[in-house]
Amino acid sequence: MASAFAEDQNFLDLIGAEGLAAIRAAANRVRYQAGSFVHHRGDHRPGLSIVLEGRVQIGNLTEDGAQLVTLECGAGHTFGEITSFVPIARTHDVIALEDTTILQVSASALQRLLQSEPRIGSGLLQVFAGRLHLALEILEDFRANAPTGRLASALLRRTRMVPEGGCVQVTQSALAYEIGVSRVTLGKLLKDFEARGLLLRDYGKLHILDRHALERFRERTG
Amino acid sequence: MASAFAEDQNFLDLIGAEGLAAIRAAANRVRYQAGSFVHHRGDHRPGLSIVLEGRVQIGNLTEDGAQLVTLECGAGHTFGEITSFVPIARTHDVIALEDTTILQVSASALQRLLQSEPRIGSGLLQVFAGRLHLALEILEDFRANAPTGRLASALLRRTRMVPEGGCVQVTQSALAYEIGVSRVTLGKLLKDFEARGLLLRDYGKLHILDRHALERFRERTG
DNA sequence: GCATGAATGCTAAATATTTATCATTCTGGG
DNA sequence: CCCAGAATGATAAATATTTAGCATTCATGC
Repeated sequence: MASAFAEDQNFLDLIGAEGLAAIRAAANRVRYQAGSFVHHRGDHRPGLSIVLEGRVQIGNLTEDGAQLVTLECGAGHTFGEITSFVPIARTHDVIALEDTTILQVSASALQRLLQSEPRIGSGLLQVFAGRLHLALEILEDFRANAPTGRLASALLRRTRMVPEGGCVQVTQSALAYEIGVSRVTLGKLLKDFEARGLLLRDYGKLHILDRHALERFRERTG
Repeated sequence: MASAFAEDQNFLDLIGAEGLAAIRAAANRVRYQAGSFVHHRGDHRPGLSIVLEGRVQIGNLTEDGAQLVTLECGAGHTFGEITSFVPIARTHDVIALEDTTILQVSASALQRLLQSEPRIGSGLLQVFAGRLHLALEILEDFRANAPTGRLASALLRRTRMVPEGGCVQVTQSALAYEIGVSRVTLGKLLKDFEARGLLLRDYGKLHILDRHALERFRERTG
């Protein structure tokens, strides 16, 4: 359910029942078992995918086999939109994390849908706008902030998405990749944050204790 | 004219004469003198802006007065789209670099236009898709590449946009900010690239000599 | 309930990067 | 044509980060 794109609008909520009905009529409904590939990097079959049930992971493998996860998408969210509008191959592998049901809309079917059902274009514009805004925010972090500030930003983004009591589920390796540092550096930063009472380290997760203080670290690199 | 967004679709080309006519009818045409502000960071007047003539710079000032330019937009390009779809304040200052004419479309006017003239929504989707693709590509650079690789990427992006004979107009300060390193580090990287025959350093610009070799640096961090 | 792979915590040496300066070169405006 | 501001080239010292290990803890499947 957790999506790395915080202000990500939930596409299915945006288009309403009518929109969904129109899409169902034009899309293929496909089931994927946990662990199977939905897309492979380099594929040339443009189209929009919508998660109906389950969860997928969008990312790539390094040549030494490590997973670099860019994003996770849960029910109602979309992925692959970009390939429907820009002539490029798939840039990421997409893997089902659970048994997952997906609506696959080909680029050509999407073009027809955009004309017949205006809510779909409108919903996609909102999805794009939210994602672009988030991507630019993160880019700004990389350009202007030191690792400390980037970590604070990343933690705040993740707590924003998972409002439940400040527990962020993420491994240190994944978080290190997210902010562009090594695991060792991330470990030092987390230790320092813990010493300041901002969070508690735990196995496979972090307990955020003081969001307000994190905000301060984000602004001016600490 | 140079846009930091390479595969940026030119919005006016995408919507055609009819689309432009519809927008003109719903928009305010405003002239800005070179150096004047089109938007201020923090403004709350959502809307889409389209450059008809001239050029604007999108960026922010640091507290010590340095310009951090994120993007430049020339004729036919849009900016501020995001604020029309996500309820946020302006995140950047926008300054006219030359005498510039801009069509300002308020968020509400844009909503009406999207319903009456389908080409506009379609064009915006393409603009969003292109920008999101580019933003994600750059983000990937920051996460997975060392400064050397990021520099190669940035140079290739810039040569892609300005195909004229491999001369990239950019100051070292701006390029350093773009790839997230200090000017000193950028200087060292450029010196090294020059020693390898990839480029020539010049005042306010770089002459790219070997794009193919740059490609290799981009892939696996050199 | 145990074995095993995953995740974490830590360290030291090797690299890389930033900060702070300063001199020099270049360009455009007056 | 000259001057002032901008841009570049360079250096050393101070920091930060990565790489490469290794030991320990945790969680899950069998």
